[in-house]
Amino acid sequence: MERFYLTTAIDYVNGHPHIGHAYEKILTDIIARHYKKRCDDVYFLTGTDEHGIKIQKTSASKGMTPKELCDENANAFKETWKELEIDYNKFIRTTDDYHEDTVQKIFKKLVDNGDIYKHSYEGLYCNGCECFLNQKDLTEDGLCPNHMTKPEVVSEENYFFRLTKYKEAIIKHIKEHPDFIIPQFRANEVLNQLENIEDISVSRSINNVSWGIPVLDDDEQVIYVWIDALSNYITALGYNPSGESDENFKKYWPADVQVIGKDILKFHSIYWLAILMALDLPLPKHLLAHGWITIDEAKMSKSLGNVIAPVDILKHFELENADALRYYMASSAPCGKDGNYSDIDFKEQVNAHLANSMGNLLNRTLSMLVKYFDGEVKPEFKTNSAILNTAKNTIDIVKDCFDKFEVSEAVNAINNLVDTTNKYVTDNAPWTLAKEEKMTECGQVLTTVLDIMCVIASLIEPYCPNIAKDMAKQLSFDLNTKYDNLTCDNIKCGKLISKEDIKPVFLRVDSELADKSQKKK
RNA sequence: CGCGGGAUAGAGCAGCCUGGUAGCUCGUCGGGCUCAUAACCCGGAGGUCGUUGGUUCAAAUCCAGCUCCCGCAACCA
Repeated sequence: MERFYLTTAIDYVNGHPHIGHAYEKILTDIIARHYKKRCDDVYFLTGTDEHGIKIQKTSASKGMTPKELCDENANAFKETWKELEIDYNKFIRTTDDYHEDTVQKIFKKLVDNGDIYKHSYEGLYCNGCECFLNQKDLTEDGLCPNHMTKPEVVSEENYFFRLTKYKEAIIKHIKEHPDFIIPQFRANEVLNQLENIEDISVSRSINNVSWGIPVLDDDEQVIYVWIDALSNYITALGYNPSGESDENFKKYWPADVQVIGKDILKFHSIYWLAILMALDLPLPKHLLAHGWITIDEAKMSKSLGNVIAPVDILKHFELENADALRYYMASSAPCGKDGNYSDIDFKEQVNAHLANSMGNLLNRTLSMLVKYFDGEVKPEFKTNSAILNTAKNTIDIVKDCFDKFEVSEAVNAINNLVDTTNKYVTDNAPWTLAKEEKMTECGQVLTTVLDIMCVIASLIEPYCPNIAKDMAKQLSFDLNTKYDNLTCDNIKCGKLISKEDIKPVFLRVDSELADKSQKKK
């Protein structure tokens, strides 16, 4: 595997980032960090979607220009991703000049190819909503439910994209590539939706929507979201529809995986594929449709007032970094299913796994090494204990999970290794061996555990980069080791650590120790 | 009859495709250990697997009906 390109959906900047936005970025960042340990060249794209009537209206109501609102909110997204250590390569904004320019060219190319045509249609238009309404949206009396006014019959001319032309090709592609849509059960949903598709409107009258990319050679129309937003995945790489594309595009497209929410699967599996087919470009290898994060089992919504910003969770638990939140988000929902967030569950999960099991395992082992051997690993301590095979197998299991983008399933495999290793320590009781003066055996047990801890640090790194770094430091282990080169022979002989350098890598949330460490600051 | 997902111990989930005495994590209770971050290890309690019926020697698992939750369809990540 030479290169790996992955993208998130771009977020609509009508508001500030919340935990749902964060979930997708964390998931994608973990996949990116995992693959950085498997290939040399990973490119991770994220960004913001900034055009459209909602931005236009929101900014107007705040007395700002649309661009000012976009700048403010795009910044809020960027700052949150920084807090969460989302290590993207590029952040695209659909208001970026190069993007707008390329989108216009893409649109023109599709017009020239005959994939986009002009078509007028009649609809019920509500002046209050400033948009067309469907018959079934109306009240029994035929009024707009928001404004209680009668919508006018308005005839508008828009550009339409020939989606129906690609229907059969899309069906064929989905059926022939069962791992294209992940999780697989969603593929049926898409195949059903495909039955009823029609050509889609891809422009808006500039009288209704002014905040958008103008159609070239037509000052009456602006480009609507489909072509504007979806094409970010290729414009960011320097795709050029009418000439030579940039090196990045040639190198990275098609994407290995595009991570999206289940709500926009239809647009990516149908509209986006059709656009790519129309441009005669290769298709992404996988679409990963993740589920929602609910809050205390309820859907997050503004009306319920339960929208949580990721940064607030870090503040609430006085966490120094996002490791615990990243871990929790990534492990709480199985691949593609909905996950839930609750404060209590968060605390229990990270305490149990990151502090009690994993962190404490490293801590107890290093403490014994210092206590019994002054922190020195002697050559005769290195062995081929059977448990090392379990660790080696775990590396393969985790890789298999990531091949299927099963991010939470991979966590289970890592936790199993931690549990097995904790049990190994208890079963072999190095403290008893020390008392019986079986010092070589004692050192062998400890060294075996430390060798495994290096594997654990490496495997947990995509989820918890800071914890992994602290672990690696205390183990003198090189975290940049690629998974293909990762063995169970990691600890070097000689003095490994002194007592004062042993530090807990993750303190229990709400514990007395965590309180003390906070007060020190 | 619009489409799809789901209903399994206090919580979250796996198992269902390829029927064979119900499993994992967390919590809880009891015991052990003492190296460690009140941690770790062992054991227990707790489920008529949503409901009704069918197929079968045998159903959480296959089939049919029903109930309830959720999502999409309709600019909420």
